[in-house]
Amino acid sequence: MEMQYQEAKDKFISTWGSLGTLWGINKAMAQIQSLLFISTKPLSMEEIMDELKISRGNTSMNLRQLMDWGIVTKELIPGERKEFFTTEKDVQELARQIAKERSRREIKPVIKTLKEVSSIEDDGTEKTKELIKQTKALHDLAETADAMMNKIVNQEQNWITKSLLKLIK
Amino acid sequence: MEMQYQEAKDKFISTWGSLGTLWGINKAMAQIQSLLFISTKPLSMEEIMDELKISRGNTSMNLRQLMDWGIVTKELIPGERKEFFTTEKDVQELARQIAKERSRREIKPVIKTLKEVSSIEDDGTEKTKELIKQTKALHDLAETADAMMNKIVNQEQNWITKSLLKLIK
DNA sequence: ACAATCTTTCAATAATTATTGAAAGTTTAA
DNA sequence: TTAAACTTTCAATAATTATTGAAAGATTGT
Repeated sequence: MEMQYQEAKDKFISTWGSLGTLWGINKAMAQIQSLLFISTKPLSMEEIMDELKISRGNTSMNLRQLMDWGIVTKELIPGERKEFFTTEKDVQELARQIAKERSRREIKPVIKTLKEVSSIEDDGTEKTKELIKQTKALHDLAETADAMMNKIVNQEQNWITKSLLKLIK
Repeated sequence: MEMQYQEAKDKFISTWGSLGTLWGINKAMAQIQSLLFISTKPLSMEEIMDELKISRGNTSMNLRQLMDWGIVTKELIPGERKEFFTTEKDVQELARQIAKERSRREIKPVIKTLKEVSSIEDDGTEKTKELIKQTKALHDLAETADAMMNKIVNQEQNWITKSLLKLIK
């Protein structure tokens, strides 16, 4: 038996929500984004609280974070006092934005630390040599992976497909 | 003033450890792996507990998980009763293994759910059409990204550099 | 300026996740 | 077979992280 709308919607929100960890955000944040992502119109805080059964404070804080991440925007609807919210609807632009933020928030700082650690003075001992060698290898890997991600992600429309084709060819 | 060995080591372990979330494992797990990664020889449970100041139970459980992930292996040292542990020392192989596991554990199941959700019957309403359209777009993105990652990661030696060159060219 | 409507903040609390440590389990050597 | 040396398990506890809700803060219309 095939799923109906409500069941499919709930399943999507809970799955996508629990995937939050994969892109480094919390459950409520991910669920709010999911809800907006499949909504046909901008939603008010009231509607979001109501749909997801979360408190006003929680909704407010998580909407703010989503705006900080640059994937949700406030929409002003003429004649309405409330604020309404929408999320980026284009998946590629969404992925671009998420990748950019993760690089900035997490990967770049780690690369910096790896650089520092791998630059300590070589005192000639085996353990120091090993620390330098291994952190240098990680640094190079992280830097290359980060550069690659940024490169892929800053391409024009359809970058994923294009990139994949290049790799396969 | 430049860092000395011990300070650099501690900094590496704590940075790499806190980055655990990025690749979906917990702090202790990441720290154990870090410690092994820069060690010049296999370490016993005793030594790991001691270095990281964590309990025997914690060490045992996290070592098991690292072995499940395929990035730490048991080493039997002749004449020794204890078990010793080592981690994959090659960063590229390490990245390969981690990417493979994350795909299997997290990405593949999500792709499956997105497929199901995007396959519900179109009842003609706007909201159903939107749900189908958006989850289908996410499904395609996730599937392509996963395929790309696997492709990149299954290349031979120096895959990252090679892949990057292809993309930049 | 006032009051109605709406949003944000944040201390208290709840929920989740990680860690401990002691008991039970296993392996090895004699 | 026994006991020593070691590892695993898991219920209890600690630490961390998320959530609530009510008070304070904004904004808008009259």
